[in-house]
Amino acid sequence: MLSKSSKYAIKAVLFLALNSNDNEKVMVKDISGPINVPQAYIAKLLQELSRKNIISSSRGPKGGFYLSEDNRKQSIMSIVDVIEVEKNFNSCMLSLKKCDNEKPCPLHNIVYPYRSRLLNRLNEKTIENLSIEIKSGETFLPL
Amino acid sequence: MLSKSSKYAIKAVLFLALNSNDNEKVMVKDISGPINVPQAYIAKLLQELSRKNIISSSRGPKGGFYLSEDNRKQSIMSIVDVIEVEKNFNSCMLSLKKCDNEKPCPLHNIVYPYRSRLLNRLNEKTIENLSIEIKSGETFLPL
DNA sequence: GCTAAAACATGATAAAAATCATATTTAGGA
DNA sequence: TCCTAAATATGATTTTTATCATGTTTTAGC
Repeated sequence: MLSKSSKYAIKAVLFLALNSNDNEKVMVKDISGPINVPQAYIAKLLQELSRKNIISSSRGPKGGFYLSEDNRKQSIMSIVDVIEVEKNFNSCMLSLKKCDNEKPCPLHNIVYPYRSRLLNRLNEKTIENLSIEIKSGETFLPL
Repeated sequence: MLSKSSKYAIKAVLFLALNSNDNEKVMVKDISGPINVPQAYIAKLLQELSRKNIISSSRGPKGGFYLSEDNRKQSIMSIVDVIEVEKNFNSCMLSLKKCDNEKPCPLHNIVYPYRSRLLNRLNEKTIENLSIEIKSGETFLPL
C-alpha cells in the first residue's frame, strides 16, 4: 500500500506534531527511538521533508526538527507525495495505460470507488487534525 | 498497492480465462507477448500459481497452461495471496502491531472502512466473474 | 523406446528500496 | 572568534524484488 519510507515519514511527522513547536525542537536521535526507525534512515527522510517544507528545521546547537503552525495545516497526503517515488497511489491496479471510467480494466470498477474516496480523505485530513485526535484519545500512536 | 508480480499474475490468469479451457492450452511464449511481461518471469509466476492449484498445466507437446472450471471459481484475491510475499494488504497502514477498531492508529479510521470493503469484493469476485465482464464488453483487458 | 516440445526447478544477475557511514555546513554559547 | 552540537549532503552497502539463463523432467506422437 505504502512504502516503508512513507510510513516512517508519517509516523515521524505525527511525532513532531505531538512533541514540538516553534521553540521546542526535537533532534533526530530523539525521534528515531520512539518511532522505532533507524536513525540514519529517518534523518534522510526528515531532511527531504524539510527541504520540501513539510516540516521545519534549524541547525546547530539547540537545533532540531519541528512543526510550525503552517506545517500543521498540510494534508497527510502531502507527506506521501514527497516521499513516495512511484506515484501510483491513484493509478490503475493492473498498471494499464488506458484505464478509466470510460474504458475500465477488469478491476477498475471494484477498486476505483474505494480508492478515490480514500484519496480524498487523505487529502483533506491535515496533520493538525490527526494530532488533535491523538491528544484527545480518539486514536493512538503507540511509542 | 500491489507488487508487479501480483499484477502480472492477475493479467496472466485473466488472459487464460479468455483464451484457454481443458482442451485448449496456452504456452508461456504465447502469454508473455500479449500481456507484455517478460517470458521467463511470467513462466515462474505461472508455475507458482499452478503448484498452488490456482491454474492448471500439462507438460510435454500439446501442453501448456489453462483454467479448469474449478480454477475459474476461485477469487481474485486467491491469486494475490499466492504471489504476494508481504501479506500486508489488510494490515495497519502504519504497520503498527496494535491497531484495530479498539485501539485505532491515526489512519485506521480513515483507511479501514474502505480497505475492508475492497478486500471483501476482491474475495467474492471470481476469475469467472471478471472474464464474463470482459467478454460482455463491460470491462477491458487491452492486449 | 526415441525425439522433441512443453512445463518445472534452480540459481545467477540486475534494479530498486532500505539501511548505514562519513564528511560538510550552520549556528549557539563561552 | 572558536568550539561544539546540530542538520545537511553525498555516497556506499545491504536487502528485497524483478529479471534472466540454463539444465531437468514429463509426455505426445512417431
